Amino acid sequence: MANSRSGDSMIARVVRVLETFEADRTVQSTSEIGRRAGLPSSTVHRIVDQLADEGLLEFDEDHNARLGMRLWELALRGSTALRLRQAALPHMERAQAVLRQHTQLAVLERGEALFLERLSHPDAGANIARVAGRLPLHASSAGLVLLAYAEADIRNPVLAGPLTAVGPATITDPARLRIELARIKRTGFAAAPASIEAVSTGVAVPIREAGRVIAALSAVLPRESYPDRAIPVLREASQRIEADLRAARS
Amino acid sequence: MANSRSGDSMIARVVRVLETFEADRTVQSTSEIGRRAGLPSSTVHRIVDQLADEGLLEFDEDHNARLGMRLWELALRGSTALRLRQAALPHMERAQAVLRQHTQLAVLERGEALFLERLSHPDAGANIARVAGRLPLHASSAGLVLLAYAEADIRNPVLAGPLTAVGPATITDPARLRIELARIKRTGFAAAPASIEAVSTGVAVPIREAGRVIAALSAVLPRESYPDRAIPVLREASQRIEADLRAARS
DNA sequence: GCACCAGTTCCCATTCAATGGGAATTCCTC
DNA sequence: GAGGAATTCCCATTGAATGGGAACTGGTGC
Repeated sequence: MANSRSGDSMIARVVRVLETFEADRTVQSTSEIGRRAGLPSSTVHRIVDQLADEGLLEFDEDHNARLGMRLWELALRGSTALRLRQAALPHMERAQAVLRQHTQLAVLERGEALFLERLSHPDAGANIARVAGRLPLHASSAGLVLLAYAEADIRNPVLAGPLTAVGPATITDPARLRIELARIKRTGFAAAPASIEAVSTGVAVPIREAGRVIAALSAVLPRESYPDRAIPVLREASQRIEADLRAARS
Repeated sequence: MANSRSGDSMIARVVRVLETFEADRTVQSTSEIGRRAGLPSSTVHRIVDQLADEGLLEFDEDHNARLGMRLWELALRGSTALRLRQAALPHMERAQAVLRQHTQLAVLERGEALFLERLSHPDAGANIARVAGRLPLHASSAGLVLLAYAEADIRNPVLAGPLTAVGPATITDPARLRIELARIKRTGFAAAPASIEAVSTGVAVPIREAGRVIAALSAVLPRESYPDRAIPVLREASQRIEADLRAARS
């Protein structure tokens, strides 16, 4: 049988293979990949070998597979993610030097907040956000900013719920969330105490390019600290990021 | 004709499509991709549409293609590159705070130095190294370190040359390069004045994991500065990175 | 407004890259 | 040595993929 019984395209299968790798699963045997990707053993061995030939996967000395540096290189070098985080990094570092907690950069991706960068002070508290990780839009300050400025066709499905609680103060009532999103648009920032962790407050501001919100810059602070102090720091950083993005496009 | 006349696999074609995106070419029409990838127009339109369906590419409002955030996410989240640069970043920042120039992290990839991270002080001089960019091994301090500790099957083809000059003091004589590599292994660092730019000196040290050199940490300094001052800073950073990598694996 | 050009979309006859079951081999653990 | 899991290999089968070509769309220049 020359082609898949399921009608899959090859590209869809490749994506399913790559999706089996996660932050907590960076190494696995080819057979494990096949089980997770739902592919027959001989098929997955062939696909994984081809991906390794092209450098998209690599084998370690135990013949387990990991994501290849070539994949990293191809995915990064011409990407919007790299452009955004390189424009942002110096300003995030400056903000971080003042705030000395967590400073993060996130974009809206498939109905969630995808974190492009996270800087963390060694003494800062716990933070579940991860680089290349996701969080629900309604349950993080960055996500709330992204949601507030999103097109209706993205915002409405989120508001239609369900809105799952992640922390003790996650907003789970759609009506309250609408009010909060309107407030974010009016004030230009999100402050989300205990949205994820009881002992933390997230604060976020938008980053705009060509009139649209393309990312959110956020800080995660101890609950008892004053977010009012972080907001101007984040705003200034955001404005400088926007200026650098404009300069880079000229 | 069901499959390619050239005998290409689908995966090889996808890689050729992704390879058309570079740091200086982040947006292009599908027809341009096809020309660069050497694919017929109807074929490349189909492949690009499938890649976009999976989020590996995205279209902007002018219907030009760019690398997709989903590709970035899949390539990053379980990758060695992310693990390395996250272990390295705090220590690079500390080194950078002292040196206030460029601080870089590179790995050996396909016979070249691939840069995973670069931190640059606003006042620092020019530097052609780029994140997700490559430099020849013999023509950068990080590359020289990676080459010095590489397996013979990687080192020998480089020494077999040709060794192209990149800057005024790039080593292009294989015999001299062998001597320099031996010196690097003996002293544990590379110092490469004017290897790339006449006004700069590169200094690099190895980063080891499980007894092998997996990356190089480097700094690019003004030519007239004393590299002797940078070496202990880079060494300390490297040792802390190694400690963090060990801790992360326990 | 028309001509021209480039990019995109669509169609479809053709076909070989891809399939996956199954056997054999290898490696590891007990 | 047995058992189990992973890997490698084989190969008859076949439909996802091919790509030429036509039609359509949009932009530019005259």
